[in-house]
Amino acid sequence: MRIKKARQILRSFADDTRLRIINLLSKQELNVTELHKILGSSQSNISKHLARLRLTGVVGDFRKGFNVYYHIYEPENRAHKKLITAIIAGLSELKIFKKDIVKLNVIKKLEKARIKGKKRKENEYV
Amino acid sequence: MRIKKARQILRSFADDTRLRIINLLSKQELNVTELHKILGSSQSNISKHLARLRLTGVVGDFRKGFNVYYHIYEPENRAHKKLITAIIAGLSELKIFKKDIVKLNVIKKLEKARIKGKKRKENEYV
DNA sequence: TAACTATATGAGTATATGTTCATACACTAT
DNA sequence: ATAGTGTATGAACATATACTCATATAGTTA
Repeated sequence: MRIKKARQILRSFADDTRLRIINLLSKQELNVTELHKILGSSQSNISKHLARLRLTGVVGDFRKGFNVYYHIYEPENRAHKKLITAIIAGLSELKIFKKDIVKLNVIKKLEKARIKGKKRKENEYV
Repeated sequence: MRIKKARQILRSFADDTRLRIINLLSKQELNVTELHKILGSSQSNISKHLARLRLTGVVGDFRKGFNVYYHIYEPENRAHKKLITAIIAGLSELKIFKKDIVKLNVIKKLEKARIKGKKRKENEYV
């Protein structure tokens, strides 16, 4: 591995917002709006952090309907993967992470409720 | 662990010069001049990077005669130690690291030769 | 004490970074 | 096609960073 790549990866992790994004994505894939709601920061800001993580190869993305979903990317390069995995493993027990996971669950529940409501509404027309 | 501390530790690693310092110190303790000679950067710059690593708790230092020696510090906090150890483990196979180790050995040999020469010179007065 | 060696630090500069605001772009649904 | 939803990006700003040069400080040796 080149030192430049190692530095880029480490820099990717060296920010509160990105650390929290990485933690959340290590649990499950999420779209920009969900991350925006959980983290409280502006949509613009979240999007830029995601772009940076994507360019570094830490996360990948794909579109699903309206939304762009992000997930932790598995690098082909063995050394890159090793470094990323090692850092994530070393980051356990961050207190704020637990709070974010709680928020994540709240958001997901609200989404489910919203979808159910929509379906009921749609059914009214049947 | 607090996210601030995690960020500080990760930032400490997110720089080429500091990465190389950490790699060298993970092999053996070294003083400022030795690091300065191996890495080629200015003494002032090396000293500042070491100060930063010291403040973050990644390295420790002690004086021995003329010199201040630095070494990888073992943090008391288990989570801190886990993170630092994980990153160092993940950083294996960095190409430039091997070159630095070669330089390290050269410097150490030159030091030994210099000391021998000094002793011989001193003996001439006997 | 004075000269010397090793290390640390302040000033100054160029560059990078994180953030917000506004707006452009991509896609969907009516 | 047009309105609406979700995402990305450019401009602007404040702050942080890495570096060099010069100088101060700490400790050693003659």
